[in-house]
Amino acid sequence: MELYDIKRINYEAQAKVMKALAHPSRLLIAQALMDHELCVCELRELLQQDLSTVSRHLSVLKNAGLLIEEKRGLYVYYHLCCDSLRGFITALNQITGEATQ
Amino acid sequence: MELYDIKRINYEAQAKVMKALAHPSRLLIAQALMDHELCVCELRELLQQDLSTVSRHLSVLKNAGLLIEEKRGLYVYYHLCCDSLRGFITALNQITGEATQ
DNA sequence: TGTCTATTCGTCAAAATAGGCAAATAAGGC
DNA sequence: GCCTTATTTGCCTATTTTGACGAATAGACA
Repeated sequence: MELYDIKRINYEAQAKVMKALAHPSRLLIAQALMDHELCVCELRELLQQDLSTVSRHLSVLKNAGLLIEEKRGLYVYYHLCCDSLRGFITALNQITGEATQ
Repeated sequence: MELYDIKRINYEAQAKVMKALAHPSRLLIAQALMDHELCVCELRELLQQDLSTVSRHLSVLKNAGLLIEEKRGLYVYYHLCCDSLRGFITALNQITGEATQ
């Protein structure tokens, strides 16, 4: 496998992560989960959207490997996968402060 | 304007930036430009795609405020808008190292 | 002026995404 | 077992995105 292919695959993986976060609702979810875990119906309150829509957003984030889900009783709680995601969101906040005003 | 609305607008702006970068070709472009500026035809070599396609990708990044273009002679040179974009891409590299293996 | 070359734009078809409704699934309590 | 609540999934439609081709624009230079 050539270096070019390795890099290409790398960009596909990165794009997958970026795509997962490239939506206002999913950014809201990610930033809400920086503080503490939340269940689907709590996130529904925040997003003010149909439960099925919220659930779909969550599965997008989960499939990208960004969220962990944990079922306890009736509820499914979601939390961020890792600390580097926090660093990433912080970096995003910096960028949007500088680049888009 | 409520806090909710302010945050909402913020997430729209952030999503715009994320969306602009949420494509393998555009990530490749961004990371190539971390080292030095490049013109459209040089980027075409890298991406191995139609010139019009490359141009469109560049305009997406430019419209998101991430690239600066500078015309010199026949060529249009592109470079990253700011240093915080470098930090952002570095953070992305960390995430994809941890989250998607 | 005309003729290169580099780049962008108009248009189109194929593919992916978003969001809602209703039905299905899962777990708890009676 | 049944009933209630939380969540996911199937299906549908509307919108957006991608990428290519060809036409149009812009600058350099004879």
